[in-house]
Parts: sequence; C-alpha cells; structure tokens
Amino acid sequence: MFKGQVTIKDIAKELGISPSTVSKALKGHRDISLSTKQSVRDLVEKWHYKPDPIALSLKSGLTKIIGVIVPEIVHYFFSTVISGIEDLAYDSGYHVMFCQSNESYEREVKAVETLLSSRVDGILVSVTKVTSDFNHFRKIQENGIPLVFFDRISSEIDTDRVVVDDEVGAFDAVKHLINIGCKNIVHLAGPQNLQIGKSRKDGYVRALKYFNQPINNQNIISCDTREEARIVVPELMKREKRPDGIFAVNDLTAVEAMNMIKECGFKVPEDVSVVGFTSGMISDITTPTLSSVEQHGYLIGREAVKLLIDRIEKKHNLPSQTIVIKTEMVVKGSSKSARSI
Amino acid sequence: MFKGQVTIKDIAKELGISPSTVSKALKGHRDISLSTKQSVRDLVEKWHYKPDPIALSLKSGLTKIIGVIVPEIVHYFFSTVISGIEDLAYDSGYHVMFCQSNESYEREVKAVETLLSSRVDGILVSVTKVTSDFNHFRKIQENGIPLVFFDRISSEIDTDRVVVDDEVGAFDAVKHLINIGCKNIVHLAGPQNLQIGKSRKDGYVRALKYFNQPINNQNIISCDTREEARIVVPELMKREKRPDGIFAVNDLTAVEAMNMIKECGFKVPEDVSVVGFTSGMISDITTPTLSSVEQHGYLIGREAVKLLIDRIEKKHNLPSQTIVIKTEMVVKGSSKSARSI
DNA sequence: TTGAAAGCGCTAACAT
DNA sequence: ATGTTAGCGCTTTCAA
Repeated sequence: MFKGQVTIKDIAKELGISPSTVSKALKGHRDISLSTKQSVRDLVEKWHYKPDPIALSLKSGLTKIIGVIVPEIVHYFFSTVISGIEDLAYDSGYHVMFCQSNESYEREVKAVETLLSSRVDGILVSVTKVTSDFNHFRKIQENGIPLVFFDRISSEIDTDRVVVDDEVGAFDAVKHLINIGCKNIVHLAGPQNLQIGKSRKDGYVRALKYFNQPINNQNIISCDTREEARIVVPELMKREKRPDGIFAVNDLTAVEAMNMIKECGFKVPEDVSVVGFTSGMISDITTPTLSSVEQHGYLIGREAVKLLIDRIEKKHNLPSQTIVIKTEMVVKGSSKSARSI
Repeated sequence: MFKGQVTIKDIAKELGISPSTVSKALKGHRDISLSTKQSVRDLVEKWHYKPDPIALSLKSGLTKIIGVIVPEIVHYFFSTVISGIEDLAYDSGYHVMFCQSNESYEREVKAVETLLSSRVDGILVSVTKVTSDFNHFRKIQENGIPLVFFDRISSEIDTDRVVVDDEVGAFDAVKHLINIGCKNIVHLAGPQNLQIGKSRKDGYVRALKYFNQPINNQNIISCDTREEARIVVPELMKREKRPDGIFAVNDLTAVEAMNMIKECGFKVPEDVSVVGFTSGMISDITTPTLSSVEQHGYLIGREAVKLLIDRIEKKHNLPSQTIVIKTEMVVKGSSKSARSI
C-alpha cells in the first residue's frame, strides 16, 4: 500500500480474499456476491486504488496512447490541430505523445520508430515537406497499427485521412481575387510532391479557367517560405506586367509578400491584393490584416482522432476513408478592393 | 515472432538457449560466452528485436515518460518551450506527454491526476493564471514524483524552477528606449497579481529611476491584450504630452499598439518607439518589425527538462534550485530611432 | 461464490 | 557459462 500505489493485492489481503476476486468484483462480474463487491468498492474508494496502466497494457497489449507526428509545434496551424487532438483524445481516455519532425525526413523516420517502439495504439501524421519515401509509414501498417494522415497526406499510402478541401479553398481564394477585379494573379505555390501544394495550385488553375482568365506558367512560382518570398516577390514587382493579385500557399509567405510589395513602393490592397491560406492569429496582426482561407485546425485534430480511435477500437471495418474539412474564405484588409468590380 | 513483435523468448527458442541467457547477453553480462553473445546479437539484428518498453516499465516501475502541463499550446511562447522540452527529452531517452490546462484551474487539477495515474516519471508545469490553490502540486510531491515549474511558477511550492529574468528584461527594454532618446515612456502593464506582470512593471520603474526620468503613474496602464490596446492607445495619442515610447508587457499588445499609433496618423518608430516582450515569430512579420525582449523559450524548455531528469535519475541531491534564463533585448524596426541621441 | 494458476515480456537472484 | 525461478500488477480460464 505504500511505495506510492495501492495494488489489487493490498485490497485482497486487507479483505482476506484473493486478488482475482477483487479483480472480478471491480469489473462487476456477475458471480461475485453483492456484499463482497460492496466491501471491495468501499476499500478502493478509501485507499484511492487506481489500476496500474502499465500492468493493464502488458496484459492487453494496448497502451491507450496515441502518437502524433507534426512538422513543427511552433506553428499556429499545427498547434490548433494538436489542441483539437488533445482535447478529444483525453475525453476518449487516450493519452497523446508528440514528436516533431522539424520538416526533416530523418527525424520523421526516427519519430515513427520511436512511437512504434513505444507501442502506441495508433499514429497520426502530418508529413514533412521533404518526405518522398514512404516506407516508414508502410512499416506502421505492417505492424498492424492504425494510421491516420491529416492535412499533409501521402497519396501513396492507403489509409484514413483528414484533409482540408485545399482545392476548393484555393478556388475560392482566387475567385475572390477575380471578383474584386484582379486580372493578373500570381500563385506562390508549395512543393508539388505534397498533396496540399498540388491541390492549391489546381484550385488556382481551375478558378482561372472557370472565369476565363489566361493561365500563365510564369505566374505559378514555387515559393512557400518567408525567405523565398523575400527574393521572389521583388522580382515579380519588377515585371513589365505587374501582378495585381497574389494567392500564397500559406500565411507566412503571404505576409512576407505584403511586406515586399510595400518595400517596393506599392500598396496593399490598392496595387496588389494578397490572399493567404491558414487563417490564424497572424492574419489579424499585420497591416493591413490578411485575407486568408481558414482551415479549421482544431476541427481537423478532432476528426483525425475520432477516425483513429474508431480504427483502434475496430468500430467499423470500412475501407480507408477520407474526411474533407470545408475551408472558409475570410476577407480582411489585404484584399478589400475599393476598385469597382 | 509474429503478432507484431519479437520477444526475448523467440530469440531464445531459435537459438536453443534460455530467455535469461538472451537477456544477459544483450546486457553484455561478463559471464556469457562471446560466441553466445554474438549469435544473440546477430539474431536480434536480423529479427529487429526491440525490448518492450511496457514490460520494462512494469519491472522497473519507471515509464521513461515526462508529463507536461501548459496553459495553452496555441501560444508562440509555450510552443517554443515545448519544442525545447521535446528535443532534449527525446535525446535523453524520454517521451513526453502533454496536457493543456487552458488556463482553467479544474483542468489543471485533472491534468495532474491524469499524469499521476499514467505513472509518469516526472512532471513539468507552467501554472494557469487563475490557480491559487496548490494542493494538486503537493500531491505530486507526496507521490515522490519530481516536479519542475517553468515560467509561471508558484512560490508556495518548494521545488525546482526555471524562470525568465523578467525584471531585468523590462529594465533593458526601457533602458533601450531611453538610450534612443525617449523622454515619455508609457508601460502597458500586465495583471499585477501575476509575477510576470509585477516584475516587468518593476523593471520599467527601476529603469526610469536609474536614468533619472520622472515616474508618472499615468504612464503605467493596465493593458495586456489586443482588445485593450485598441481602446487605450488611441487615448494615449490624444494626450497633450504624447508618449514617445511604449513598452508593452507582451508582443501582441505591442503590435496592436503599433497599429493604433499608425491609425492615429503617427509613425513608428519616428514618432513613437515600441518595444514588446517575448520576441517571437510575430515580431518579424509586422511592419515595422517589432523590437522585443527575447525570452528564449526553447532554452527554458531544455533547462527545465534537464533539471527534471537530473532529479528523476537522482544525479544530485541538492535543495530546490531556481534557474534564471537571461533575456535579451532584440532591437528591430519599431525602435531604431534615427533621431540623434 | 470464490480461489489457484498461468501468463503478458523482461530481469535478477539463485541454482547448476 | 547457462538455466531455473520468481515476480512486477493485472486478468482470465479452470477448478473447487
């Protein structure tokens, strides 16, 4: 009873019964007498007995722990997702173990090994930007551990997914730019080996087509970091045919694009309208505030956990499913055009 | 060998030796023959044997898991701390389990219970703004689990701590403003019931005294959110004696102050210099970039984990220690005064 | 209605 | 140099 924790043996000894009887009593087994059950419950209450999760795990082979791999915790979007994961996981009786891949393939592989060797019951992953070999994810599946991808998925692995409707979000963003009068919209695109990079570009292209604007390959530029924007955007502003709208694959890039535009002596949104992706706190603190496509990270986290727990507890046996979270175009200062439409 | 994982038994059976021999061989026990050791190692390699951490935990009573309780993950400062915690913990062979208290006392208490019942080896906590009863922390100590506070500490609990030197950070910030020529510096202050709110104000006051500037109570204004700044700062700018410097208790407030100053038709830093606290990503994306006091969250995380692991592994038996992380005044665009000094 | 025994994977004291 | 045994805390047949 000391050494920190009360065990089932302590209870049994005190009550003069066997450990197995205590165990059954606790589980409400039918063939334990009511009086025994009651005295066990009383003592459990009094001594604050809590079953040891480690012993439970050893028996059941389950840890009630969910592993999560994200590129970076220090990232508003991911921290909202994590927040959602955490909340629902705890409510469902699971714990959460985090690993950051720091956008490094090697660290991602290591994180997978770490989580597997920790015997987590399931794994949630948002893939790094640079991952192009997916064998470490296959290993998860070969071990029979449920795997759910969220946001940054790999299309090479057949598994459950929670994604944002990137294509539609991008379409809406570009549609908005067109609606406010932009005629020469540049897309600062993400890596095309990532689904989100591809989808957002596809949405951009589809919107242009839909509204009969010409598609110019010069207007699709690989640029998804602040550092790149710092180089790319000033180039853009020197073009003979200056862009009047920029749709960036993420908010940080969009913000830096705004800053560069201003540094080049132009105004946002008067000269160039800018729209980002992943509306977060950032979009509120810039001047002007940044129009952006809201991704509902918290919800993504919750849905991903729900899917994962369903798999772990085998609540269904459906083929892999993909849940699509709707995006929402949030118009703020960087694109509220005063120009006539 | 199937069912996912190879066990020591599988190895033993294959080699026709006993499990305990395998165990000893793996540990490099002196009285196992070299040839046996070699064949064990070979098979371990071939079959990818990994010891089951759960069985290890059951034996040792240790889980190699560290519990962390933070107010909010969605918070740049905390996410940097977590990042530091994560990195060092993993390098030291520990896993990390997170709980958010969401600034709620009840959730904090629940988080403590959760972590204790998970049998974590140690706990790191940054206390919520509202916690005034500390018995749940005492329970951690009574269970013999090492406890380390970081950033938001409780002075009622005798334990290891890692804190930021808020007072000196604030002093440096105000000193900087004075150095660049500010004569009328306003402090947008945090809640005075929180240690950080008080310390930062104290640093402000001390700096003014030290440089023989008058201390005006009108210049210390309770304002630590963007919403408040939106109301307070325009008032300030209407004063007969306009402030020429603002030292805000956090970056978000500082950023909104900048925005308000600009909205009132003044320039940053030409008319008013602004300095924040907790230099983060935010400070880079505003225009102008925000001068701020860097808190080194990542380092705080690492130091806290180091302290905790030392306690867990009983590397020393010193009385409770407090590590103070130095802050650093980072001068950026919002205070680079062109004025002569 | 209750208890004894085995076993989850691993280790360590104690044989051989 | 290697094997046997017991036990960490719990559950679950199976026997009483």
